Amino acid sequence: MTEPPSARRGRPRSEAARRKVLEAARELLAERGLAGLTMEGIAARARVGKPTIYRQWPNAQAVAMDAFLEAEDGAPHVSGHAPALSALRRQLHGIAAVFSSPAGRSTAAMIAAAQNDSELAKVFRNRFILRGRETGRALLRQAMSEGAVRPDADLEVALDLIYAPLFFRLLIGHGPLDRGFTDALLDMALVGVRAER
Amino acid sequence: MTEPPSARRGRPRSEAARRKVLEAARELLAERGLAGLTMEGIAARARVGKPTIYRQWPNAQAVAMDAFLEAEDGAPHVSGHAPALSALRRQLHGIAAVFSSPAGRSTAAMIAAAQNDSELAKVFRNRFILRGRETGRALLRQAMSEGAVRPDADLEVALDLIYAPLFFRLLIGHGPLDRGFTDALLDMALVGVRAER
Amino acid sequence: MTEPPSARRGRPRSEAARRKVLEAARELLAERGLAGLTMEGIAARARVGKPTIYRQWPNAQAVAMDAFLEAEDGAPHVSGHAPALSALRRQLHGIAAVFSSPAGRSTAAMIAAAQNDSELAKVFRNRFILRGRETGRALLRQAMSEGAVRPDADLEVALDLIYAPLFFRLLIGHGPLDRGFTDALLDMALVGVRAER
Amino acid sequence: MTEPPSARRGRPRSEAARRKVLEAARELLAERGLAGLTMEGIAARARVGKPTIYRQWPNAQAVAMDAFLEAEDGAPHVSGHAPALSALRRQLHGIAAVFSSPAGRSTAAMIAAAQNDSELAKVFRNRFILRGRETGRALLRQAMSEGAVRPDADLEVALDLIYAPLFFRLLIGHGPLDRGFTDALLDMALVGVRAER
DNA sequence: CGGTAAACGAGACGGTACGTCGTGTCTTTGA
DNA sequence: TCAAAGACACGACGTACCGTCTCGTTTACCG
Repeated sequence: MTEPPSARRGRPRSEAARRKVLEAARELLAERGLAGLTMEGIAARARVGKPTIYRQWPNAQAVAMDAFLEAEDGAPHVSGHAPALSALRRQLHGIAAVFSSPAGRSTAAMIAAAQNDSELAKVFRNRFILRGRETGRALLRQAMSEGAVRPDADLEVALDLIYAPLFFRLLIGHGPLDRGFTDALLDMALVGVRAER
Repeated sequence: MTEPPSARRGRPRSEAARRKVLEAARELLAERGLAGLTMEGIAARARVGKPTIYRQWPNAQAVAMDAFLEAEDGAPHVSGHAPALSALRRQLHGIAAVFSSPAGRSTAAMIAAAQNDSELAKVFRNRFILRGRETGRALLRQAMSEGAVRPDADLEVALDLIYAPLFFRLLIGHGPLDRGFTDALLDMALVGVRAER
Repeated sequence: MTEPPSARRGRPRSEAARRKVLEAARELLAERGLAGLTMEGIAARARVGKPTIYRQWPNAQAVAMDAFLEAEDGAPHVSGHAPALSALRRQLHGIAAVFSSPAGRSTAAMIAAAQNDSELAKVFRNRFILRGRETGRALLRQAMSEGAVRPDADLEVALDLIYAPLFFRLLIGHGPLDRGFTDALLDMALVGVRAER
Repeated sequence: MTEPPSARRGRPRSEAARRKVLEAARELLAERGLAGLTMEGIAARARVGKPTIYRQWPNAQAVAMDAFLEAEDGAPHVSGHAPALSALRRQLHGIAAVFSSPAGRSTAAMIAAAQNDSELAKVFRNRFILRGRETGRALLRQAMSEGAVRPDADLEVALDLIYAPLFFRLLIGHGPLDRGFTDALLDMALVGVRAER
């Protein structure tokens, strides 16, 4: 049983409050960025007391992370019955598009936030990165069974090879994050850099 | 002439103060991390007035960036007359080693700091990332002329393919950053993921 | 009604904090004088946050004024059933004694502070000067009814004639502020400077 | 001998700088009051280096005092061959007029400044108060010889009786400082408060 | 008349205090 | 009995001045 023995007494926690907080956090993140996000600001915007927020999140970045992940969960995921490599390419195009949009800044901000807080890092890794890698891993495995990927390839390394450059350009901003780059990246990951023998 | 005609007037800035500030920043960064780095802390540790710091840097993260880059400039660089691919492998091993050490946390912290400050991002990109890429680009070019790399390879994409996964693992921490990974990564980047025809 | 319908919400202001602040201010005033009184010093001594002080007072001099006035309110006041002129003389002796003691420096400091801040000036005038004048005015009125003071005398002018020289000597320090001066002053105020006809 | 044997060597102090500083101080005093007067502000306004000011004055209030006294010395003094009491009355009218003008605020500010600095107090007393009292004392002495003032009157007390109320009203602001008050004050000081026998 | 010592302007220095903001905790009233 | 409001102790922020210290540049005197 998860129910407390005496039912729960007093005023129950407001689900509405949780929603208001996350909504306010999303707005403030969009308006002022992660650095401009404060507990006071969230409380004021959400018309909620600060202790109500502290009861559920330890700090403003944790609220931001929740808001980010909740928005992310609602995003559409690739699926279908196309050849795996086509699906993979489409997925990469999607990621590049998101990373080039304002949402990309949020992703970068979350990665940045995770550098100072191991708990946040764990949550971000599990609910954002690993979830995405699972999709990618499934696609690669399917491509392998279709004979399009070498059967001895180490998928974990392959996943880094394919996805990391997108994150790298997002975070460093040293080059474009467009279709051209994405295609060139995938092609090169497939055939390798080495000269033909 | 863009030179001011009468040179600069007034008491010149103290090089000693600059050194004390950066030294203090380095110590505090090592002790407490970027989040625990404050202008007041730096000033107190360096025995320097706060305005002296603000005269040269706009905020604590900018001090940290300067301290980081100055330390980085002193680091040894790869060189030698070995075959280019061997040199590249050695360089990647070195990067992986640094990223696995406490210095790696600093690098991650700088990338995080750059996400909130475009000026910082520019400095970091130019003085850290691009400098490293230049080395890598030279190696790849040499490998190309040695016939070890396909002559039509897009070096910019190849650089991302090879370096990005190291940064990705540093920032996300989803897998090891050891010799095994580095070797597997370079090998896969060279031969590609695609199944043999 | 100008009353808010739901009284005031939130945590009420702490009376303990107010007391601690005024007590600390009094100590620091005694130790270092008005010029050495700072908001930071008060906050540290009172173990109170600076915003707690700023919530109630706009600056250190306002705190000092409150501390001064609160101490003053506790001081004994002249009273009794003696002839009014005797009571007046006793009151003047008391003032001269206070002005010659360290408390006199505080009074002078408050007058000085009031010169730069009209709000402070108003409070000081109403709660210190006018209160004292009321006592004096009552005494003079009583003396008038006793036939000891001319019935057509302008009491406001008479009050200045009698009290101002004490303040003047306090502030300028050009002469003693003792019983001899006080008596001579009152006598001369009573009989006037003019030669007999 | 305390005199240096070879007179003073090097570049002599600039009289122009002294004038510029005092002029700037006067302007800033008029614009922003004593509280808003800073060494930096004076230096900037006078186009003079800060050390040039510190070489001649210990702090901003000392500059202000010098500026005030220098302006005061230039003011016209009462004189003439009228009956002493008429001259005295005219002098009091003049003081009341000055005290009611912006220049009065400066006088009040100087008295305030003198409360925190005994050196300043001494200078102000000697060069402003005592000088004025000398004039008053001379007038009273003359009135005495004319038979208009009692020959046994203590002039020091009489001076306080007559002048102090003007300063008092200047500093406290509890009543008007006009001709009416001045006349009533002098009349009452002459005939006294006491009822006729 | 050429050195030289001191004052000059400018402005950076190590500091202190300012007044504000945000933190995370607490204590009220109101629902 | 929990939520909102908001005060609390704390501490960092970035700024303004303080009074002192170099700088390179005049400027008058003295040898």
